[in-house]
Amino acid sequence: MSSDNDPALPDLGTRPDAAAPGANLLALRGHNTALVLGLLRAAGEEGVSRLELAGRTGLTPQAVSKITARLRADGLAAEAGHRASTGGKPRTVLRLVPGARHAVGVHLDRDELLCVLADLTGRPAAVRRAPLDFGAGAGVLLPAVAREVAALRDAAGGPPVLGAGVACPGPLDHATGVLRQVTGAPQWDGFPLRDALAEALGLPVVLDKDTNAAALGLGRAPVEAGGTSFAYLHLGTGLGAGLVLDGDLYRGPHTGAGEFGHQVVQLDGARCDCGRRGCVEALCLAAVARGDLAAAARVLGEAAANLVELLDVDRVLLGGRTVLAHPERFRDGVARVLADHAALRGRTGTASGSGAASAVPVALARGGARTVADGAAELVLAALFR
Amino acid sequence: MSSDNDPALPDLGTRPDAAAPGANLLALRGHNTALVLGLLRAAGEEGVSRLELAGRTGLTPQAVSKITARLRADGLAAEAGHRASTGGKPRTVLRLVPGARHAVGVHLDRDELLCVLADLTGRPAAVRRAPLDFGAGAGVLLPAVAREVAALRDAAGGPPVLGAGVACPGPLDHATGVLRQVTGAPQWDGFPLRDALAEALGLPVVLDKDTNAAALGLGRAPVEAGGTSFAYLHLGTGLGAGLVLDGDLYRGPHTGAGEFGHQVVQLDGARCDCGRRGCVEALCLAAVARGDLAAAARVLGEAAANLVELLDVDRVLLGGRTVLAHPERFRDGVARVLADHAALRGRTGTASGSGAASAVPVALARGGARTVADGAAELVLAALFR
DNA sequence: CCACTTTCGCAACGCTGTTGCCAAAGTGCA
DNA sequence: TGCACTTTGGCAACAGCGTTGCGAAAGTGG
Repeated sequence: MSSDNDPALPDLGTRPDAAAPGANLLALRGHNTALVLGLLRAAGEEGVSRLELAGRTGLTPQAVSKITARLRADGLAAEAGHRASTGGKPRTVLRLVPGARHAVGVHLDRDELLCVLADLTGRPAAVRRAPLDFGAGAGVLLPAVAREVAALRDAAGGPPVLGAGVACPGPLDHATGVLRQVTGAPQWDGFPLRDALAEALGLPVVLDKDTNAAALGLGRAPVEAGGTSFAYLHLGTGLGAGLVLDGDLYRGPHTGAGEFGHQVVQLDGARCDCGRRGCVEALCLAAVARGDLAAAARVLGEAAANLVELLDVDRVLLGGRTVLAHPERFRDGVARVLADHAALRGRTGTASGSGAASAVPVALARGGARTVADGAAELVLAALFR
Repeated sequence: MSSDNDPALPDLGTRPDAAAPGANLLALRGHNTALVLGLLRAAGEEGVSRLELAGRTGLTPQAVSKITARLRADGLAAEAGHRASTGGKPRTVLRLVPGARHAVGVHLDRDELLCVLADLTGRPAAVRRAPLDFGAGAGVLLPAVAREVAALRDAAGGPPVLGAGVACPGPLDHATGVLRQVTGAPQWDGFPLRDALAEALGLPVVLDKDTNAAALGLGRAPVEAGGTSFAYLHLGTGLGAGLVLDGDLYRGPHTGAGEFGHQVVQLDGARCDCGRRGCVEALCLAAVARGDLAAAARVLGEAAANLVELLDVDRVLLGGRTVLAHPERFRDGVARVLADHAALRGRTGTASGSGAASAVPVALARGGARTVADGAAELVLAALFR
């Protein structure tokens, strides 16, 4: 049984990484186990029966029985009652045991440190918030994070912690966990934050951009229907995007994807801090600064329409402090632009050929100010599920 | 041995599709076989040894021996000499047998039908070109394609044909193979072109947008380094893009990705045929029409810069008739804009931390007028490799 | 009470990649 | 020339994966 090794990490087998794309039997088992776990999570409180799992995975019922037996032995899944009979033996309902493991999510914002301890469903079991001067450097930041995370773990106790997901602004390299030239904080350039935090916390750490973490967290439960595509637009002191394409977070080769703020939408427009002219971020924030929310939302909407056209995403989610200050104004303003574009396009026709011209829906990201921290925990949890 | 069944299709096992993501042993074998085939193709004339294959896949040498033995039995691979010894028994070099199978690539352009018969490396073994009025409808098109493909197969004879990849303009649904409202040819709306062609040709058919096919063909041999991301920009009578992200063609949930022409880069700019204002396509083609190639290239470059920022692509490739009329002008003009943007960005720092500000390279798509047809064949071949 | 349906686990099985071992085919030094 | 050594790569046995065949358990319906 897999629990013989390390109780913290269910034995999911060696997952093939980019360097070794060959798949062996352990990778096979890991794939199917993660798949079943993902379906269990997607099922939520309701649960799923073994036969439903078999139907959705394409595996035989017997294979599902073996896999779920392992998961139950590891404490990750449990039986939870029965469905009504359909003429024979009633199906046994299986459910994820949310509290079987925990994951830490850390949101390093420019002026605040927000930490959550999430269960396997991503729901926070505990939250801590502390002021932080991100520009003060590693000497201040590392102990602060270690202190907060320790406090979280003390408070919640119990289940093993899988690791910590850390989300922070600015350019960085997800693969190596090294920061690049963060705007307004040059001393971080080249700092190996992931490894430093891993040592400080004594946990595996995954580092990513705040927008990516948020998008990953918002993209949970797309297991059905073969994955969806959406964009999360984050408007705070800057403007960025997180892209989930075909159900997977798209980071780009150098973790540079989602630099949405400096899309030029006004050739030869007003000069932006970045040196270019007519960037969305500059136009949008200028409109906000002069109190013209309608104009700000319209500019954001036009840029969002470009993104929707280019990437064929299914929906657009909005978040970030500036948006959260006037959530409905932004949502409705962006939605109007997208609706106008869809109308111009005429009957686009969805994949199933419904034929109706339907605009891409716009919604506010759930989680509010905690969107990024929740997503950071998901950086760790995502490795378990598929 | 797998050749017992159908000699045309090497038995690669059931590949898990979106509907049944569970993986069994056949899927495992298929994955590894395709992986090895992909490396063999990437190695080209030079070939690869079994141990090199083992190193790159992460499989054991013994597993590679078993896999390559199957491939040799199917005629897909062959031994081809030896490397110099490094102190022991010299390595045996394995090579793909390009002529073992063929694939048809069909490019349905608005006024022309271009068909290629490609070998396993994607090189065309035969080419046929015929005039075509795409607007004339299925009654004209289907027999024309059938005739050309039959002539191609007669001329080349020999190896089994895996299938036909078909690339055509305008919106369509790759998953179902149905056309949507093609601009200027309303009678095609809703026509199941894939299935109709499959029946007419007696071959499996894969249907996709011309830009997607081109991008897929241009993205061959990214097997090393875990896949790359690039964009193919096609400027003809319209403007479109094909996106290869993380080594895979990105189509979007409804095959709508890559609608690059109607990116708005000039808010409240000149009205475009699509109803919006300030679309790249309108601005760019207007500049071409008045003979101002510099302005056209600059507008295209600005839009390309937006795309590079948003998707972090590694390179940009240009193609299409309008570009091919003045290839260097466009290439250099677009490259200049990207270089300017990169310079403004300062030292972006590549993933390996070289620290130098390096612009994303711009190049002309190879293949010239045949780029799309070659890519169409790749729609079929891609299923064999990984 | 019995026939039937449906769920689900045990045991045997086929196939995968892996391991242990050995022959083949070179190099390099005495 | 001969011997020790290194490296390649196939054969055979093996562990572990999902699959198949079958039977027990647990319901429904007449």
